[in-house]
Amino acid sequence: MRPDNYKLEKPREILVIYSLFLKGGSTIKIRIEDKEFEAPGPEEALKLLRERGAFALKIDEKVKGFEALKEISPDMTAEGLTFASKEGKDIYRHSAAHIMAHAVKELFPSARLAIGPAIEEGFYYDFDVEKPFTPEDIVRIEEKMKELVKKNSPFVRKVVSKKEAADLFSKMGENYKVELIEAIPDETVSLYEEDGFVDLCRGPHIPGTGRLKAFKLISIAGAYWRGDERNKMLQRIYGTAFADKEDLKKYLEFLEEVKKRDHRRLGRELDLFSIAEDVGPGLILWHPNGALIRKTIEDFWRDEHLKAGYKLLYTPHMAKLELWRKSGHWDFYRENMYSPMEVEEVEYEIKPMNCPFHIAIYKSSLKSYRDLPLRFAELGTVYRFERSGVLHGLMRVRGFTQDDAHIFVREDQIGEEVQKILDFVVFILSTFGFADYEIYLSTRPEKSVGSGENWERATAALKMALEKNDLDYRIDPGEGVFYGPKIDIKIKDSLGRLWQCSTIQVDFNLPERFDVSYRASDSTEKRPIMIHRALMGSLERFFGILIEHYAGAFPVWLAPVQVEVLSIAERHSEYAKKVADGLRAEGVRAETNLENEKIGYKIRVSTMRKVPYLVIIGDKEASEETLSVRKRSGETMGPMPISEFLGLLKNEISARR
RNA sequence: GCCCAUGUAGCUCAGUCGGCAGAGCACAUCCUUGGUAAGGAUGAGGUCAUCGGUUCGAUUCCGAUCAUGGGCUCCA
Repeated sequence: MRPDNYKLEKPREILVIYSLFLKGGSTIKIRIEDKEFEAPGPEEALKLLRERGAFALKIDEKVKGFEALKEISPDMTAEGLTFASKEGKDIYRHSAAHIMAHAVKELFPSARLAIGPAIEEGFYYDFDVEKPFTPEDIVRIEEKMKELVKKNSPFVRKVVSKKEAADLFSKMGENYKVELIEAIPDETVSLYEEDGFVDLCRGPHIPGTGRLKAFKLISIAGAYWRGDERNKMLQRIYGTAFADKEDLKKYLEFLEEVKKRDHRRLGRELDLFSIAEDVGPGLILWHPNGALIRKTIEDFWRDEHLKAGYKLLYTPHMAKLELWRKSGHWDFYRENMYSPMEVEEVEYEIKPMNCPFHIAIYKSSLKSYRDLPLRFAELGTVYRFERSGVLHGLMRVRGFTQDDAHIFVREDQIGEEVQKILDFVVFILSTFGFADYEIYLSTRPEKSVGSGENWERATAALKMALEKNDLDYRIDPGEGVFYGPKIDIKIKDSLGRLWQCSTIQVDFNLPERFDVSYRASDSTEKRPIMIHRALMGSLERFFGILIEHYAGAFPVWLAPVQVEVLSIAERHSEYAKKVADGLRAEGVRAETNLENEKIGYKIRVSTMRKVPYLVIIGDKEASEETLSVRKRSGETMGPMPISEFLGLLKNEISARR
């Protein structure tokens, strides 16, 4: 229990402290959101910081609270942190987490505190409580937080010895805090107190609780202490905080939009796919509409691969377990593989990867250096065991189709080949409207195979390829796969969310394990290097991303129904059918709705199915042999001859719009 | 796998403090032949996720199982 009487030393009048430390006459230089200011004294500096919405400082690349104003000497510039900066956001939200913890302690005195950091979109705090929180509790906690904010109590920092802190927290029964303190390498730790609530914290914090202008508690979830499933499950409350109510509102609207676009919901509404309990979790059933979109994507993918010099393959869904032993997957990957099955006393395994099959095809005949680079590509369906709790619609499944390719190259060809792949990736992804990328180059991890020299050369080749293609990238040190360095590409969808789909991996390992070789120009036998690469990653997942990216409104080239012909009355059925047949004969995916319903109703139904073009057929059109077009956006296009509409459609389809 | 929540018609959801189960949409039939986002009537549709327990009686209470959802890698 928290001792009620424990309080840190009360703040003396803040300004008095500052003026003690600042000699009269010197000015304080402050930068706030790229603007430079000079204040004649600390009072003015503080006033300026407040006015400009700053609530913390950055001095010498270190974030600090306002109390650090006293450390400033005239030759230094302090940066006033506002919500606009990443550091500012983190401080602000971290303070919100503390205020939440305070509220929880008030309402649930026996709750023990774990950690409460700021995260990308908000903050959370983990609590050890006897009973999990209910949604009603969350409302109460939020109300209590509002009270605490209203009090506007100052956050006061105090530095104490580890021992003192440990004693304090063990007296309070805060065993998690004691554990945290023990793990801190420094001699001293800092505590923050506001309105009688003390927490261990590196800080800094906003000056007072009143600075928290807009926040909302979002959800409750279980989370293991220190993220380790062997530890106790704690209760986590997620929340978010913004500089003002307007931004919070926008964020909550964004969450609504995300919900509206949820591919599981749209998948059902548009009849694209389903997951059936009696078939099995994580296994996708593609309905006709979804299958048609997939077919269109696959056709595009195959055509472009052939143009880019790839050879297409098909390989089986299972193979002898021995193959996976040889490839190393059985050793490295077993927990994600299904149990083997016995066939005529030989163990077989359903495939988690396509690579060994491609190697088998490579090895089916002798290869010359003239054959390289040899590009094998396959839409290969693989099965991987995913723990039940992590399955999620199309995004995380147990059976999926990789747009996989394995390219066998000579070492000196890596750079050029990777450049080509990068070009290809950008081409394919931009076709789906993904124009922004984040690219990561992952280098050698601790546990890895291959010589240091190989790694260096391959990493340098990847780097060179990125630079030659003029792509910005970041280095992810030590995040490569054990068998080679890789490039990962994340795409940004129409809501600005990042998804990793493409990956390009250099592999020194498999060619070695399978003794893959080619005959070099000097007639010696050499080992090629393999490049694994996927553009869309998993077709299932990519499809899920596309659904959310387009909000279900697929562009014409992908839309399962491109045109729906709607008749006004039954006497127009004949002509409507003729129009639809004519469009279909030209390869357009056209359907009719000749139902005995009013046109307004038919338009509504088709609009909700997100059909890109509606063709309206009535007396006028039937007599003049024309058609009226209504776009998905609601825009109408006056009567035009079929040929004109067809031309317009075909243009759009061939431009993949 | 773990924590919590949820599971009622094809979909979205109401409901029963334990006594034969409801709405809207979708579907079928009929009326209406209607010009740019919902015309009207009638009807069909459910082992209330599954299995077990308590009870005279369970969709409802209890337990287990399965599935779905939010999280479990953001480190004071």
